[in-house]
Amino acid sequence: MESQKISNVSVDCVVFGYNTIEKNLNVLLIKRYLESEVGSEVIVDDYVLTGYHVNENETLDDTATRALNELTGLSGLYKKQFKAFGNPDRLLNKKDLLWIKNEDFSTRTITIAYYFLIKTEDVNLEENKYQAKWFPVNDLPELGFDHKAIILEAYEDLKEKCLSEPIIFELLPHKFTINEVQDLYQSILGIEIDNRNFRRKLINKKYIIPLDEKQVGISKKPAQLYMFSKDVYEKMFKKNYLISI
Amino acid sequence: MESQKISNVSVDCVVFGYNTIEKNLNVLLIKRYLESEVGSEVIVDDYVLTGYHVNENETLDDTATRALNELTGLSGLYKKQFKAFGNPDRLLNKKDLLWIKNEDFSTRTITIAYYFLIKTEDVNLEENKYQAKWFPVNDLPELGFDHKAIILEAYEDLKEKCLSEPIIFELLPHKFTINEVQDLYQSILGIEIDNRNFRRKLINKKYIIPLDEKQVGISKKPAQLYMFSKDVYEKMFKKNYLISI
DNA sequence: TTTTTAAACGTATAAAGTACATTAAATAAT
DNA sequence: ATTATTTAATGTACTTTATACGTTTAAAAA
Repeated sequence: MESQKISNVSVDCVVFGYNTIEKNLNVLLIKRYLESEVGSEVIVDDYVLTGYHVNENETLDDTATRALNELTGLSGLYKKQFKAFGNPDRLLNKKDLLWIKNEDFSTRTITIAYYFLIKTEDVNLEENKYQAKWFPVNDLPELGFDHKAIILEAYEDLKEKCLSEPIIFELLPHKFTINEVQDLYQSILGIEIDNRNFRRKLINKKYIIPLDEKQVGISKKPAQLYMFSKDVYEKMFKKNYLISI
Repeated sequence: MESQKISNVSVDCVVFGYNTIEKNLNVLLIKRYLESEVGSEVIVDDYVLTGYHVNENETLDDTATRALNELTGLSGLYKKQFKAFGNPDRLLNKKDLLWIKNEDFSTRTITIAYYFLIKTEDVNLEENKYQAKWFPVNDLPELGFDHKAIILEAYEDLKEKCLSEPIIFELLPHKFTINEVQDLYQSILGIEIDNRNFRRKLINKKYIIPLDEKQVGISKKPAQLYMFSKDVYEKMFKKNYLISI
């Protein structure tokens, strides 16, 4: 049983992926390509976020989960609904109008935007049917619709969020080194952090658990591996009401 | 020229109002009342948030602004879009279905929720055409649709937000005392704050400006009045990247 | 002038943040 | 086997911010 889609409400997904090797934060985008029927002129050649129109019988969260699963095959990932975009002109660029002609949805579509956090190594893009590709968040390609603005707002929200909640670990492998966490914070926030202070701060957290393991296959001094215990984190979590204005 | 409304996308507004006299945080709600045509049985008798369906040519922000202006006559207030609600069953309670029968909008409406911050003293509710009324956020009446959940999420967001941004002053008169600010924080957060520490903290902020004025018409020692300078605040604002996980 | 009420204030201690340079451990190269 | 290279790991002094806590002061009312 195929569910009817709501033609003017969609969900768009900003998929953030961190590459531990290259130490950079990326966004997963899909290819948009269109040639004119005569003359084979290239009309549209850019990238967009993945997204779907919401089905009649579906929650917004479900639509987001479905979109991500279609794109990556993954599920159970961290996701956050961060903003709705609904300007009347958000799909009215010339290029977008040409693109939409081939699709069946309203030019007055309101989209609910989510972001997801994953490790680039967890998704296999070979033979991806959408020609999905990772792009560094600080070096995005040409984007369709208002998707550039959506990505930038997602990124701002992520920067905020990672300062107050331990979502950073969603972007790292299960076992990580302290320096990897530091590199990740530095990538996301675009700042330099003092290693000694950062290290001490992290190691003192009870939910950062040292393992009986070190890095392997590394040609320098291998670093100690740690894991994040969500369990411990949640047990010891106490809301603090520190006013910092 | 009347603009066409989008029948399945609305904006709902959680209007927070602080009453400096009673020292409590309130939500502005409008009356919903319906009798059966025969027998005059009361079918619906509760409260809901104010909201409108989005017009074809209108941004979401504009819809919110319009809704608030219709309700209170005010404009230029602090507002924040905080979440979209779109569960398929969000308008399907028995009562709500009866209500909707009289209106022309879809039972599968996605709503973009905003909250506003105002001072209760700034809005005159006498002869309000929607029979709008203030209710303490901790003592809400029976609510229609999913509006209880919307209010609670707005409140959570407000609690967060007031810890990191100086939005608290949107809820206070232009001239205020330090104790009024403290009372407001205590109301919103539901905590007790040490007056001496709080006072020192606030007075040391450059953007909390002491006036050459004291309270008048008070039968006890009148307190020093202060104002908040958004200008100074923004000039001295420097993002801090303190990681508190 | 005394009483009542709320405003205003200061100090000592603890916790957290910041700045900064050297040693230790591992592999690779000779 | 020794040395060189590279990255991981560590400690201390100082500054800033948070926390705990009781008394004095100013004004109007009685």
